[in-house]
Amino acid sequence: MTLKLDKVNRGPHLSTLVASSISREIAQGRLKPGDQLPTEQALATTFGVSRNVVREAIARLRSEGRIWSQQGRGAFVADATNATVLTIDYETLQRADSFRNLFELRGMLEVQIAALAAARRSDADIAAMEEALDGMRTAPYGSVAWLKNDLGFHRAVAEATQNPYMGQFLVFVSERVRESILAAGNQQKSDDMARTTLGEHERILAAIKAGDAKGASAAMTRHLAGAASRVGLPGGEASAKPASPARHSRLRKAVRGQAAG
Amino acid sequence: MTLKLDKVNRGPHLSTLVASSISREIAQGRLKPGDQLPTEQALATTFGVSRNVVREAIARLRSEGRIWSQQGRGAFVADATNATVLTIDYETLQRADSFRNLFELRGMLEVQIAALAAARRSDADIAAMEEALDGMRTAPYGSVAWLKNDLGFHRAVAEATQNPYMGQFLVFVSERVRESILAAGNQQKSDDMARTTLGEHERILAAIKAGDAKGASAAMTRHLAGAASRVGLPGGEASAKPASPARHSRLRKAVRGQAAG
DNA sequence: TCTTGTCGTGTTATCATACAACCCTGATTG
DNA sequence: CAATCAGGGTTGTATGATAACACGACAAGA
Repeated sequence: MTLKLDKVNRGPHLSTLVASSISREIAQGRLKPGDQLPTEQALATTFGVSRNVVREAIARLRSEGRIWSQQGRGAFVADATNATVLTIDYETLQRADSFRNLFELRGMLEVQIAALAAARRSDADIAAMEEALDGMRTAPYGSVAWLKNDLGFHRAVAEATQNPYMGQFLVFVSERVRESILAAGNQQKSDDMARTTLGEHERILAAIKAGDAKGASAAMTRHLAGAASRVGLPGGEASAKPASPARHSRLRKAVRGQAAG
Repeated sequence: MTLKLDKVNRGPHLSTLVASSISREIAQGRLKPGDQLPTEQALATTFGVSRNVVREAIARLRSEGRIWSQQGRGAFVADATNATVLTIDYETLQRADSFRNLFELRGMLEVQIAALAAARRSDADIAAMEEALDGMRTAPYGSVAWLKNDLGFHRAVAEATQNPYMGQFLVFVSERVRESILAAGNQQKSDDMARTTLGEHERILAAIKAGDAKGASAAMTRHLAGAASRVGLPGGEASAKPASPARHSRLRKAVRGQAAG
């Protein structure tokens, strides 16, 4: 088996390059689950690095659950389902369709979370949301402080579900969405957007405060539709239930604007 | 002389122990974002291991986005939002409330995914679901083959959304739920459960096949309620919209049964 | 023939040391 | 005062050695 392993070009860390190279071999199917990797020594020579670097790369892949190794035997490719971490590599983040898909996933989470939050929120949760909203009011639209408080609001909503995983997942997805927006580059802001966005948040908060689950998810749906249009996505589809079965209608190039919250 | 055994508990890999030890320091706030870690040499001596092991641990934490390092300066704790991977450590998985919360998150995803799948499924998606269902029919309830096809069915539904992240997230959460069930240990099966579960799946498939988004999510809700009761959880709350604002009603001990699909 | 024990080889796990690349600081020097 | 340079400290990488473990080969014994 001659794995197509190129010599690594100098970059941030050699171990990172080696790890992603092996990872690519696995992702592209040249290394299937159960296969044994070349020995550390062999990998070291083929990559042109020291065995130490190879070991750091393998330690990383092992922590991700992609491979497992045993002393005296070797390293083997693990089953895909054994992945103990959920990761989205930076390369795919830069594709326009992955942005759209991430945004859709985020919307799905947010709408449901809003409904749960309305049913379970405590007074402390309400206070956290109001604090974040205040922070957004004083910060200029699109600034770091604004984005921070925006994320903080949504996190507070997620934490109001009393289910810690909700916040964990939502923040993770939201951060990927934000990175994806940054990767797309260009942005355009206006004071109008700030007012609109703030109003959307206020309606969400009001519904949650009132314990109105249905209203909260509706307000969140509106907010996400607005956010989608502000970043150049067709709004309706970002909601949980698409009106039309627009099959395979992905790959829109338009990703404009920065503040997507 | 084996005096090193006192410094670190023997485990799978020293680097793993060091990594989780540092990770715990960060999680418990003794190391805050921006703080500088001790030097590799210092960590090596305090842990009683070689610098090489420390480097493997740091390589792992760096890949997870928990810390960042620069040559000539040192290693620093990164912001929590910079985490590039989503991970749920095994310890918290074993707690009963985390199981309940994970199940709720999974339910939220499944119900929405079913609706999307009904709107977007292709013929190939339908074929994949039917194949998985066939596999469940021939395998004994709760067996490895049964669980594999069960997961395969839900994965097929997720892939029918034409959004790869849906499947990625769902499989991740489902695997954690399964691990959590296994951690709880005891299980009880019956042919009755097999028939019931199969019927629930068939109704989901029928709704998706018909393009009935509302029916699909309803069928999935019923399925999840059934699965919840089969593993000893109160069924209704696992659905997306809890009937009552049962605040802080977590920490149920009853986690019985294995096949939760 | 079958079992069992031993040994040798290959591999990973760990250790130890050395050097290169780089950052930071402070003294030197123009 | 500013620029430069030397030095120490830290991470990044290379190299060699040793320990722990897996596995097959092979011979001795029943």
